[in-house]
Amino acid sequence: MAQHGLKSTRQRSLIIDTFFAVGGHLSVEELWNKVREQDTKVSVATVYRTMKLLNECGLAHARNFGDGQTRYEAAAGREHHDHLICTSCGTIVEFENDRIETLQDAVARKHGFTVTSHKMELYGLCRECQIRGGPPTTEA
Amino acid sequence: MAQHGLKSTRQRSLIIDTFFAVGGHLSVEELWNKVREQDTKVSVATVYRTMKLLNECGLAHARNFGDGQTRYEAAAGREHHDHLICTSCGTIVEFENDRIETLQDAVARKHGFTVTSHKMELYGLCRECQIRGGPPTTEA
DNA sequence: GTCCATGCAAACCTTTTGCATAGTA
DNA sequence: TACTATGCAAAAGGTTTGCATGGAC
Repeated sequence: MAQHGLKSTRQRSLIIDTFFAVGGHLSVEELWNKVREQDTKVSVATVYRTMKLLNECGLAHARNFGDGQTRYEAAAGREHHDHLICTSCGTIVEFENDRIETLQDAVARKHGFTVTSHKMELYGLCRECQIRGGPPTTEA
Repeated sequence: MAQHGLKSTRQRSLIIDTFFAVGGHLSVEELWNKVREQDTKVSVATVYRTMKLLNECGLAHARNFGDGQTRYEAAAGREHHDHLICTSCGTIVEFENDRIETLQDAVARKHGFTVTSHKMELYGLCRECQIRGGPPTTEA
């Protein structure tokens, strides 16, 4: 896991390892909290800086699900995919669909665009929230 | 254009009229600048508050194209649509495609989701930027 | 030893909010 | 009059940055 050309420091390694170990779609604050379980002294600035680097070298993707903070997800060796987001409990499900991608390209071409990337998010209720009629209760 | 049940004030009318007159995908600051051409004294806070109201009563939609600020677009009587965004010159083209929407619903269903809304943005180069190899020059 | 990364705190930017004042119905 | 909207300026929330110090090679 050292194929990224970043200079290695204790904090960076910790941040990067934690990021890939935890997985999912982490906000900087969430990641920072995880990191501090191992080393209380790491500053948020370093987490921001490290994730920005990881994003720039393509190992992480920055996402914006509209809650006002940037979330990062691991990118290495993964297919492109999009997201289903439950507006009740926050669950995020990844999916990919080639037919949609094909149609997107066609639409773009029709408008004279060459698409380099895209973002598609479907918001709604996940199965559980439809059944229980709301987000999971914290008690019980 | 007074069918929205908002109390009418000089500032609100000006903001709302300007918003619909200018059209497009306006950031609060852009809208504020336009508004101040008519009335220098209007505060940003009022623009923020008005646009939030317009959004809540469904007359405007808040969008987030990743440049760190919320943009609003007129919603009244318009079909749902998605966006093509030129990463070079910032041009935004709207489009709609029923086949994609249908596939989105199918994907969601497969994952047990009921979709209430979605967001799809295609990023790339518009025809002009492909031709000229970059954003329009400011001179000439 | 050189140069880059880190920590800290201040700065930034967009958006929100408290409060006294002004305006609307 | 009663109640809401406005302006201002301060506060908030997320993110970035300047600078002196510490660590990697």
